[in-house]
Amino acid sequence: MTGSVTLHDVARRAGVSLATASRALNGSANRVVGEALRERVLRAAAELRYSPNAHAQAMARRRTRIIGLSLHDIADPYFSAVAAGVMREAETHGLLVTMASTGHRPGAETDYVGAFRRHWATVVIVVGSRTDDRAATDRLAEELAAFEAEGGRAVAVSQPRLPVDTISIDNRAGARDLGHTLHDLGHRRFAVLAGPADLLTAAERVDGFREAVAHRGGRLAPEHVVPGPFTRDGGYAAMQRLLDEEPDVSCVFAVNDVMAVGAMAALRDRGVDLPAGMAVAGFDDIATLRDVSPALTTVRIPLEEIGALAVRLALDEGADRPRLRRVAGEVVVRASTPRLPA
Amino acid sequence: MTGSVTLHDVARRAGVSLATASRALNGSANRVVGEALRERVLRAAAELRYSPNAHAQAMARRRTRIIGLSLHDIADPYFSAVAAGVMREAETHGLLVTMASTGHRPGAETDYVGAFRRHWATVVIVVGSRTDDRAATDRLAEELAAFEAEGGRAVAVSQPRLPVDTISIDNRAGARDLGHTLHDLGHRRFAVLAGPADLLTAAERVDGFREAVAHRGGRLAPEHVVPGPFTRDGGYAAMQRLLDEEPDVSCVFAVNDVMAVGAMAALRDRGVDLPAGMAVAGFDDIATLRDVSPALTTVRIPLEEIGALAVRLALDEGADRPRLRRVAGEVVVRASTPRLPA
DNA sequence: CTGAAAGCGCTTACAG
DNA sequence: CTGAAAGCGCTTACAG
Repeated sequence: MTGSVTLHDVARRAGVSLATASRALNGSANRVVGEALRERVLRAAAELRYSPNAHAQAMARRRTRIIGLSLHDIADPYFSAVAAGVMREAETHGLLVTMASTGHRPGAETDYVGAFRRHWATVVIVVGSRTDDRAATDRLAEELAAFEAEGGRAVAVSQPRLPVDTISIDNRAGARDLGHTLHDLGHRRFAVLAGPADLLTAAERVDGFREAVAHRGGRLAPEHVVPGPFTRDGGYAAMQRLLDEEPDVSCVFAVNDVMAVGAMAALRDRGVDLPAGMAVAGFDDIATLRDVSPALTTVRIPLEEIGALAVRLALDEGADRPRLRRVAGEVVVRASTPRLPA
Repeated sequence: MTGSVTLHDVARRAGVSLATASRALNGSANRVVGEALRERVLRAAAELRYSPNAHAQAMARRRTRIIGLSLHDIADPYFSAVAAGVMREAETHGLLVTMASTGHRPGAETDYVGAFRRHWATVVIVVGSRTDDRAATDRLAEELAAFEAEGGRAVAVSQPRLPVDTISIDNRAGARDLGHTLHDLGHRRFAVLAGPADLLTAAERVDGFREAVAHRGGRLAPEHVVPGPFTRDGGYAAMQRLLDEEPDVSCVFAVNDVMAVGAMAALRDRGVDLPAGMAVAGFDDIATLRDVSPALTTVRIPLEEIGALAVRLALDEGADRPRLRRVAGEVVVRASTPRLPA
């Protein structure tokens, strides 16, 4: 960068010292600057289009107003909803959000937390399912601990496996409730599009659903639990593979909405009538997908609110950390899972 | 922040000077550090979990590796797609992205560019339609100019009204092409859900569509051009108001996909059969909405690619700036606009 | 190859 | 109320 106007320039133009210029510009806590000088400084700053150097301020103040946010993929509406909540809340506190997408690359979260740490972010928020890779989780935990040891505040939106404040979505209970609801609608023969095998979020949803089916005496054959990517195309492909087996099921649970929509597309492409030919349910209640038809039965997660809560939690000087906040999902029945005629 | 390990600590532990420690850690261009010392420094840094202070580096180097990204709403899939492209390309260049949402607040873009400027961002990208507020545009232009005068590089994704490199989506031509296509499908009586009156992007799409209809001798009555917010709910409400007038039209063009989906919901809620009862077309080709049914006819914009291009443009040391890159949309005909029986 | 020292642009005790 | 000066944690000519 070249040619930027410094506080020095402002002070000189106003005919005051650096200290006075600094105080006039951001009214330092205990100091008051005489009205006349203050005016002169402000005018000089305006005339020069002075903009303070945030790094110099960070150095002198030993802290910043930056939130570091790590997530898996901003184009995924799940993450963009959480990010929107984070950004909304950040703005009300005058904080700037630096965001990094892992693209599901292992180790990326740790790298990014390191980057946020180097930037003296005041808060770091890590959102996304943990995996079954213990070593990776340990490394991330270590980096977060180092960040907090330096005075930063970290919050995870994930399973509670990190040594920081955590917002944990109750995937298991949500999926269980959904399973019970589908049973109540008359369904007994289920299949599950299970998502990636190593993702804890996917595993929890499958487990919860399986529990409900078992508890009510329904049927969920192991070969009808089909793994695959956590994406629209993953849902599409998993549904295709499932259909190839001509399964005797009346209802498919895709472990997130994006996959459920892919599954619906696959069903249609195979000529299955929806919702009569197959009931489909998802998870998350993605806003952008609320108008698919038939409207998708799902488990609503308050994603934006979770993002905002993460910021509030980080900024709240509570004792007894790390704290755990559990967020429950709520089953929303829509047209995609009609009652099964008895 | 407290207790952070500094380069000083590393140097002391390794028994070398600050200069040597610095050189060992990031192999300064022209200097080479002896292998033995280098080893000692790296080991000391690892043992202490040293993480360089990015602000101190920024101060000393007089630049950062930060991209400032301003957009209207990250939860809107249009913007999250662009953001994903920006972040993907940023990562390949080792750049971090700081993002700010304007929430459509007037003046917010200017404020955020100011913030990015204070942070010595190396690149600033402003994405979103300009409005008809000349004064606001002028202030933003001024702030961007100041940013570039200090050595930063700015890129706008918007109408070419800013004195910086610009990626401009050809809304008018896209809407015109869409109008012609719909005419070719047999439609003659149109309505438009026009979006916000002050948004240039909305206005351009309306204008392009109107041109096509006029050119082909179709009908688009002024009272059938209904304004409203650029959102799903905006589309829903606008469609309701349109239906209240019992318009004699066979095809509705919503100026973006999100609105189009809202419009489809409104039509369904009023008992209109889709697509037979009303053809609906949108604009953008939002990925998350590709599975609505009937599948939406739209104008595809390569949003992610535009985000990536913005970064490349900023990093490219081209002459003759500001440069203008026009991006064309491509009409994609799907089931929501069936051919009208003659 | 290695080090002492200046400098990046601010803030903030410490004096006056 | 105002100012001179130290300090934040790095990098990088400049010497050696």
